[in-house]
Amino acid sequence: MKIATWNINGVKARIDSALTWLQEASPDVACFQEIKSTTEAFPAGPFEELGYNVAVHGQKGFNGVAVLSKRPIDEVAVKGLPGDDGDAHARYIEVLVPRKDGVVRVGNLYLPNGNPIGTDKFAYKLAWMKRLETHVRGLLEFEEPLVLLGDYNVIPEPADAKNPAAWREDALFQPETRGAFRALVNLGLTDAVRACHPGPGIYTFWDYQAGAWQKDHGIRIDHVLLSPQAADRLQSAGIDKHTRAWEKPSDHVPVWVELSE
DNA sequence: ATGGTTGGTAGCCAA
Repeated sequence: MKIATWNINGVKARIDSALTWLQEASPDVACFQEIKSTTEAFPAGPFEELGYNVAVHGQKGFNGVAVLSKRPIDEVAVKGLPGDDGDAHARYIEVLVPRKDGVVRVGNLYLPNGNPIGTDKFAYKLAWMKRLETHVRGLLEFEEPLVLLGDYNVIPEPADAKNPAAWREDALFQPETRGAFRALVNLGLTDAVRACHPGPGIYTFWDYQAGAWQKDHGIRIDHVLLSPQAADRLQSAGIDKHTRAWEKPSDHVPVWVELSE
């Protein structure tokens, strides 16, 4: 089964692109971030017409995540990252989807950007990553296929940026950020795109500004992490780079994995 | 070092 993630940067602005991509890529499960829509205002109808079931955790104006699944969504297990009742940001939704002889758990996340460094935004990012680690630690005890994917807003290694020096002062590339990501992976998760494409030069984001796309000044910040039971089923992973050249593109492109049943 | 662009919203904020 094919499971994908895409930060679409506004569902209203990207509805046509999202529908076009769903038709050509045909993922079984598609996870969107930055829908920038309330749950009520999310345009589920056009996606349902393509055969998708829809689960949304939205918010007015910013953030917001949604899961689309061709298979029935057995359960929406979590809306909002656990660990801080005072955090109202809509950045996490977790669902259970059926597969042969069991389920796959899909955690769709939009990790805080954290810029600028040295502010409460950066502290929020690091605290959010700690909460994520705690939550995932619990999920791994289920010993089931878990796909934890989305916009991590983390550049894991220098090879994940065309020009690493340009990100030196950026929250996405701070030692603390990279360390928190490593701690998460070191719980026993597999970075699917890294596993399938070990070389440099694979990017998932190109800024709208300063001709980043034209110069291929990209970074790899959207990731698909797999539990051991999911990694055992990993067949392939990839990035739909061509969507960045579309008219009115998102600044991110879709990332996907193919898992055997 | 700086400035550059987009989306959502309604005056700038977030990215």
